[in-house]
Amino acid sequence: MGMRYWTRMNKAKKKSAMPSKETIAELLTRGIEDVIVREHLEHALQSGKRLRIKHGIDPTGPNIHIGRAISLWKLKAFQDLGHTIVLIIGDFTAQIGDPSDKLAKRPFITEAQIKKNLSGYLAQIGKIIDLKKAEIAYNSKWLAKLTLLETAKLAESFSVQQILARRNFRDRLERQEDISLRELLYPLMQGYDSVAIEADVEIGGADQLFNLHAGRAIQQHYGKPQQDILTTQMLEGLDGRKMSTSWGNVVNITDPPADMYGKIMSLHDDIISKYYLLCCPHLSLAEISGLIDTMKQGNLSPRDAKMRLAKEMVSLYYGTAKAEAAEAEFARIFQKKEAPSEMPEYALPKSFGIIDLMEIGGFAESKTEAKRLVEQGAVSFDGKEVKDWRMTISEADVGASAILQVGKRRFARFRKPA
RNA sequence: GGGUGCGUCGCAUAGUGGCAAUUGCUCCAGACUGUAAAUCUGGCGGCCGGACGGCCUUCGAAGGUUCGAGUCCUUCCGCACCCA
Repeated sequence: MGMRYWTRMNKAKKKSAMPSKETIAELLTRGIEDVIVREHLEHALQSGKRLRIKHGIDPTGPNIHIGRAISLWKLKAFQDLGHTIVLIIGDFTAQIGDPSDKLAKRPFITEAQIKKNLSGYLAQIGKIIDLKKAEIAYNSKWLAKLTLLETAKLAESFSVQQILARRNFRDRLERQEDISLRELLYPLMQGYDSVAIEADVEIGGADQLFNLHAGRAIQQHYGKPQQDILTTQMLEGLDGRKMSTSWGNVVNITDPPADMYGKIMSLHDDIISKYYLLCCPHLSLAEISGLIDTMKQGNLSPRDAKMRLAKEMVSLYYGTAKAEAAEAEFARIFQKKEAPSEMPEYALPKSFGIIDLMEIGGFAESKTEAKRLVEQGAVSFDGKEVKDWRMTISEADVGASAILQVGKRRFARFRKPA
């Protein structure tokens, strides 16, 4: 059976550091939605026992965004206290598809797709968690081996009523939408992971509550001690709506510094404090509440609060130097409206139309679109606005190089061949 | 297996036999500003290198009826719901 893979090597006698009451309090409240069972977990933390903290990640997309990072930072906090992080890479469950965040049925993801997503995953997670100290497990290791009989035994842990009590299943039922059996099995599989790795605690997003509960139920079903559950608060996207790739309001932790900085600057004012709390684990609560108070009193403008936030977040993932560079670049382009320091470069043709340049620079997908942009006054070349898209220019008209700008933020430099 | 309904430009929607085709969101641009926010305005199939305009390609696929078809008919594919 799958559990055998998890020897107790790491479950040694080593004790974790004895945390203060304040540390525990912050651990269990900051960015946290729910703690189950609170007293049990508090006890465990105070006992000095080294806990096995489970966290599952399904590689359903190529990137980890700052919403998912909240759980990772929480794991890091546990890791810093000496507990063992057990990361479960859901290469198996990803194929089944977590129905948690979906209102509609979820399609199968192919193995190839998962492999592709997986390739950069650990590197991303490693930005937050010390992977050398963590256990990493792929749940196909035990889930792929379950026979139909074993699966049936596993399924015995839940009644149909219990599974269907879940909110999004019930909603879909009421709307007479399709729910496949496979989707109902998902929580069981994820729960079985907890049995396989003998989790003491599981951390996940608030949307995972049902799945995490399933872990408890299934551990009990298999006669194991039940894990405690910690759910982290959900983070809204930049525009205040649910964070979703298709809305384009997501900040990925792999976004280049300048992008990350800029995206955060577009954050809605009313969720600034939430972002500080959830995305800046390195700032103390006192510091954050100080900042927010100052802002509320009108002594710190929301823009400046965001600039600080953006800088903090970029330096969290890329270091201070990169963060400062991103800030300088942002000020340069958007506040001083200058050209960025770096931009793609192309060779300048001998004689050309402005439309041609836009095509070379990839600023328009068709000539019609390029013309449209010119007509809208979005294009400037060599510092001058282009008024007529028929404009042609020859080499002699420009110096060594000239900058083509389209819109506020797209630039390219055209350089004469030497 | 029987029945009903549906497939429209990223997503979601409208569509009477005469439309490059409605509206919302996303998106792009402009103005404004404290930002790439909010708000307002404009745009959002392609080609003809101005404009008026012309031409081409689109409404699941293939045929057909018609001067003309997203709109009618046939077949096929896909999806959903109901009954079994």
